[in-house]
Amino acid sequence: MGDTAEAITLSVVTTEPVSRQERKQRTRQALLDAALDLVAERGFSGLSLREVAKQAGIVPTAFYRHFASMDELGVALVEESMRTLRTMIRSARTKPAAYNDMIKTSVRILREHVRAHEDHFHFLTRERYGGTGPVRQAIAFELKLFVSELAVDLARFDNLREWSTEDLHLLADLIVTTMLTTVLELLEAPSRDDEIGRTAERRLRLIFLGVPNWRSVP
Amino acid sequence: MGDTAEAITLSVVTTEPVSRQERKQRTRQALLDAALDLVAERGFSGLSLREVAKQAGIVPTAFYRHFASMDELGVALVEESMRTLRTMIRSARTKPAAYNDMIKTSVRILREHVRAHEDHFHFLTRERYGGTGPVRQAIAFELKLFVSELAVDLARFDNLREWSTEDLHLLADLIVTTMLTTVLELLEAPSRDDEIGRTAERRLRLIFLGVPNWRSVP
DNA sequence: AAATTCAGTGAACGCTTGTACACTGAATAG
DNA sequence: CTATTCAGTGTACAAGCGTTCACTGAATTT
Repeated sequence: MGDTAEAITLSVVTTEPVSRQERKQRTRQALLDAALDLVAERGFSGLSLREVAKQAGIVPTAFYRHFASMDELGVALVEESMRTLRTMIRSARTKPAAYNDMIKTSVRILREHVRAHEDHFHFLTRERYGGTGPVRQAIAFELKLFVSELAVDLARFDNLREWSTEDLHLLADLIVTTMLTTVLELLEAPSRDDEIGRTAERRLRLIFLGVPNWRSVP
Repeated sequence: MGDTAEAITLSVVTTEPVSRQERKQRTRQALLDAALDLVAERGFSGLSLREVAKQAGIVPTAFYRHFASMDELGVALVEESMRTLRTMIRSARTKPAAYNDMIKTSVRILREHVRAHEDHFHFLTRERYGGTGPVRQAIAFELKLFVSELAVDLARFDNLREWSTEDLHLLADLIVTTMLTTVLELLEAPSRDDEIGRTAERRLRLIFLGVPNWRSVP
């Protein structure tokens, strides 16, 4: 297996007339998609400019019309993936959920979004620590922002109204870490979604059990 | 920078007479050390057999006298690193600590061991998700064992004496994940050990706060 | 003392890699 | 209608890769 389906990314040919910049952006997206495809099996650092170009259906040198280096493409991939993550959190935010039901709802939304965008989540969780240089930094940066956003969200809950920013951040961090662990489990076990989801609920439940008794100490 | 110090790993020359197998094992260790050195900056998958051999002070082809492939070396590296991790947990176990003081003690031990074996922890945390194939699987396997061991340890605590195996596993998993997150933070921030340590303590404290109220639900 | 083992050597191989360069030809601008 | 722009092409090159093979020479066995 390996050299059967190539350049499939662009092969959904649209015969309509398109402007030049539109076509360019389409190729750019093909490059991103190609990289996302390949990254799943071999890690971002283990993939070459040439094969990404080939998979996208262009010649290696044309790659440079879109990115100065693979690292630059990687950062673009981080941004794209983080957009997916934010979409998810927005989805969770708009659902008006009771306090206890909230955990169940959140985990369900997580499961749905992970399944709908496996490659994005795969990329993020895999390269979060494994990646090198710019990609890893970009993820760290974005994830830090993300935790801060979640902390603000948490502040709205009755039980947490009086918590300090620092404590909220701690809680948000713990939640995000737990969520990302769950994401990894979901991606690794193809079919045990239910069980993993229940474990995730229990983990979060344990964390939130401590909340009423929390007393911030210097 | 980069090509100044090469083959340093073997350069601590011991002029004593040594048996052949002893010398072989010494070279093997040089290969492991070399890989561990290089893996810090570029990730294991971005590491070539040739440069590892060069760093170890041998010719590329001699590599095969010790490992059949880089993957095999990687698995050996996992075993070596896990040995360090187990040493740490044994260290934590033998310290007879009060329930609340236990968190402080554990975090202190964690900090000490991480600093003393930065490269092992770096390797483990980085390749846990980022790695490819055999290395990642080996880490996953060993870490699963490790969690189970911790669960057994936890069972000895008064507050947890009546917990089911499943619940203990959940708690152990949460602790390990939190610990590994802390390890990553320690490795990334060169000098903020104290602050990171305190955050780690708070995280664990929040988790354990939930323990008394935990009620296992199907 | 002679024979054997085997960790380490060094040249050679066929490939893939990133990148430089001069190019083509359709979409755009004048 | 002509001139310009520029995404994508094709060739070329030096460097690095994993692996092969026949080899050396000191430690070990006989």
